[in-house]
Amino acid sequence: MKNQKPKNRGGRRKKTENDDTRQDLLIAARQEFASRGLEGARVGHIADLAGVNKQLVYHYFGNKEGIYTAVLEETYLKIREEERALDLGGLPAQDAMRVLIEFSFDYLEKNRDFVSLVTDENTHLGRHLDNSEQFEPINRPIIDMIKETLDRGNFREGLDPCQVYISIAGLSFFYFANSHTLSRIFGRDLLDYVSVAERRRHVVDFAMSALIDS
Amino acid sequence: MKNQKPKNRGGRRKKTENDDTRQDLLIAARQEFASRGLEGARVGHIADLAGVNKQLVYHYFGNKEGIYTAVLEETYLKIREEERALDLGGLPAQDAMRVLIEFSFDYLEKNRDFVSLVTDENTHLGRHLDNSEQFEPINRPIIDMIKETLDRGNFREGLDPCQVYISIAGLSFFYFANSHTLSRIFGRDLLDYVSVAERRRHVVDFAMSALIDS
Amino acid sequence: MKNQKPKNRGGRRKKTENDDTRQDLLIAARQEFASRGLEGARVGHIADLAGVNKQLVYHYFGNKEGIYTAVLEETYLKIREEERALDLGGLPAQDAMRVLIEFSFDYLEKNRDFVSLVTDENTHLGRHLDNSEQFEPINRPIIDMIKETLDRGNFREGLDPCQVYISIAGLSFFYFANSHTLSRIFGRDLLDYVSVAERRRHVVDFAMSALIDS
Amino acid sequence: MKNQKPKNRGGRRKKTENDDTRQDLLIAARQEFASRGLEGARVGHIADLAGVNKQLVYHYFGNKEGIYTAVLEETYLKIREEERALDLGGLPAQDAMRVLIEFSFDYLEKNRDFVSLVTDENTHLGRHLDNSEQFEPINRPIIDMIKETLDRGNFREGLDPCQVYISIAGLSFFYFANSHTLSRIFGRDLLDYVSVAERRRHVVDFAMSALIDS
DNA sequence: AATGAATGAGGGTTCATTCAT
DNA sequence: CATGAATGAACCCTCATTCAT
Repeated sequence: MKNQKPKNRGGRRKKTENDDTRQDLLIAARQEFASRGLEGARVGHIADLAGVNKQLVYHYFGNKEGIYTAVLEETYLKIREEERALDLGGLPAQDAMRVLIEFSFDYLEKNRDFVSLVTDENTHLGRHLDNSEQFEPINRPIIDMIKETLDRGNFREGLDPCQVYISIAGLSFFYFANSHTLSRIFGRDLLDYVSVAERRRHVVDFAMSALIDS
Repeated sequence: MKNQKPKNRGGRRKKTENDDTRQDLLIAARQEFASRGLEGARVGHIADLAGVNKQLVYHYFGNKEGIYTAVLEETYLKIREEERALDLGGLPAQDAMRVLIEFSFDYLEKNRDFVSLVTDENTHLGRHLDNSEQFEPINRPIIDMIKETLDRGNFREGLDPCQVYISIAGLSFFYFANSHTLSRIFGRDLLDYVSVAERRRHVVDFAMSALIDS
Repeated sequence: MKNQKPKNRGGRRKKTENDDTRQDLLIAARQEFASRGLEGARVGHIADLAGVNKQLVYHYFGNKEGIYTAVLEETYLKIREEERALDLGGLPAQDAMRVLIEFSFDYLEKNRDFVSLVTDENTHLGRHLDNSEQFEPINRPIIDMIKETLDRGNFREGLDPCQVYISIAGLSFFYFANSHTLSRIFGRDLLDYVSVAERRRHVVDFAMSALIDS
Repeated sequence: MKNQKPKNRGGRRKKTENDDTRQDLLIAARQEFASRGLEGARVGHIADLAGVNKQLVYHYFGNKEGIYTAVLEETYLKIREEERALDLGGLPAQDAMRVLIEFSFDYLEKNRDFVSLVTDENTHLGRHLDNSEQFEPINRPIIDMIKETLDRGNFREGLDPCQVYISIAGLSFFYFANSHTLSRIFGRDLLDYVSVAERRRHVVDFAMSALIDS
């Protein structure tokens, strides 16, 4: 039940041990918060998962909400980085749009944590993000990317980049976020390989059809 | 200290009084679970909100998960009823589709509780719905309605009714479920009157464009 | 370590059990707070001493400070009652004064708890008494008693009853409150029988000499 | 997050720097212990107040009780020094007595810390003083001073210097130690300028009247 | 001499739940 | 039907203290 594995994995230099511990906690916390939510999560579990003493959570993050917020910030940072790496500018507009839609789907599929964490934060009214200053600028690029792509391609008139962003995200996000109730409704597991592939195809077609001027 | 209003409103006959209490608890529970989630909700709060003794929750529903499940079932029952009342069969296919999309949006806007409860149940892996036998049949009609409408109208080829249902729902659901983080991303309140109206317009256009064969 | 004696001592009627528990907790709390102070005291100890479950402290008193305040109020109530029973009016003025001085000394000697509790509350800046409305009126009578006695007797000119009260109380209170450091200073135990008797004699003489007009 | 100012003020030689740190800790500790008591005090606060690392408390004083004891010893040392400087021998006996009484009052008024610390140590049964060998001799002189003064003046018969010491101290000490509860009893702030002056006058009169043979 | 990291013990409090009436 | 009392299990967090540089 208790943890305390002896630390100092891989014989790194001492100086890094601290960062290691912090990082380990962050990783463990993401997992715990993603699967249990803010109240469901247990500080003790996080420590156990990270293989360190429980009190280190308080040492490094102050309290439960502190580490929760840290996880959240890191989460958004990560997706932003990946989006930036997409380099849509180098593609024809419609291809770029398709890549973006596919990315939105694939990222969520591979990072279920992201879905859970964002969902949970919303049940808390975005309270923790509100306290994070670095948040807003993080998300600018993606909007700009959509806007540029829309501008230079043959898309339907009057499309608002923000709405487009929400729609693209929503088509995929909703599927993963609500996969359990949806699976119940349809009487089959929407997370199996075939279903996911099928959904991906539909999302791309659906969104592209909605966007492209015909 | 707590409240406990004396009940017995209007001197109804005994039998109804019980139902009243049960119903009051259910209403209180919906509110509590919707705003706090299963973990965050407090049995004591529910009783207080309903103006009755905490023990009655156990009397009527066995335990916390019991009343949670009851709220969930009731929730799906309610939306199903409203959907049935839509009578899409009497409308031209494309109009019917538009009405359905609008309904999906409007219902969620007016019933934020629904969004919260469904989201929360998904974070619990749909566990409580799994224990409810009456659930699956409840949701059949809506799929059938979509299928019929798609069949008799001039829509894009090869559209799967299930996927269409998910996409229509997702476009609206995601918006409301994630309004807080989205508001943060865009730096403005997505729940104000103007933003909601704007989103509604976009959703209808977006979905119709995606579905209609052109 | 744990407690849980089966309650229902002496086969009293059920209705009283509640008051019993509350009272038991209060008695236990007085002892614990008197010997350890507010922070030193342990809620668990109080429950153990009272032979009941720890959570009942929260049931009846809300939290640790709640039961602390309750103990304090009860403490002042008790000394006031005893003072009222003194009936100084029926004695010649100087006798009355002597009785009062003796009472001040004797009460503290027999109720060391009182000394400890009052001392502790002062280290907390009287914070808990401030939240108690019933406190001030409680203490009026004793001042009036002193004033009346001074007025009708042959005492020194210009004596302020408040100051006299403080002086009388201080001569005894300081002795008991600081008995440990004083014992160290004088190299002998000031709480043994002989020392206490000696102090009592001195206090009476000292105060009477200070008050009586000669 | 914490403070830790870099120390090394004015580039003093190493040896003194240490003493500085020790002294800073002692000052900080007096403040902390005086206002919060042994239990209430936090080792971390002391370090923060002193602007040094928490570990240094352990370095210099071993543990919390160690620094507590050190503060206590220093406290008694200080008052002894001031008392010695009084030079009562050079005054007529009654003047000397008056000066002593005034000093007792004034010292406590200016050194509330003293009152708090002594009070707190008494709630701990004088345990820490017991471990200090240098304590008893420290307090001899003051008793001798009283004895000499009583012997050579026209005071009441049979006065025990120890009792007189306690009474003089008590008249002032009780006032400051219990100022909060007393203020509540009388419904006014006993620590304001006027009240303190009034008390001082009363104490001197009261004690002198009690002591002088008439 | 001085520091940040790490630990173990435990404390107050909350809460779902059961008991007894 | 309805209630207040009582319980046990945890949980978050704090703190004195030690470790390892």
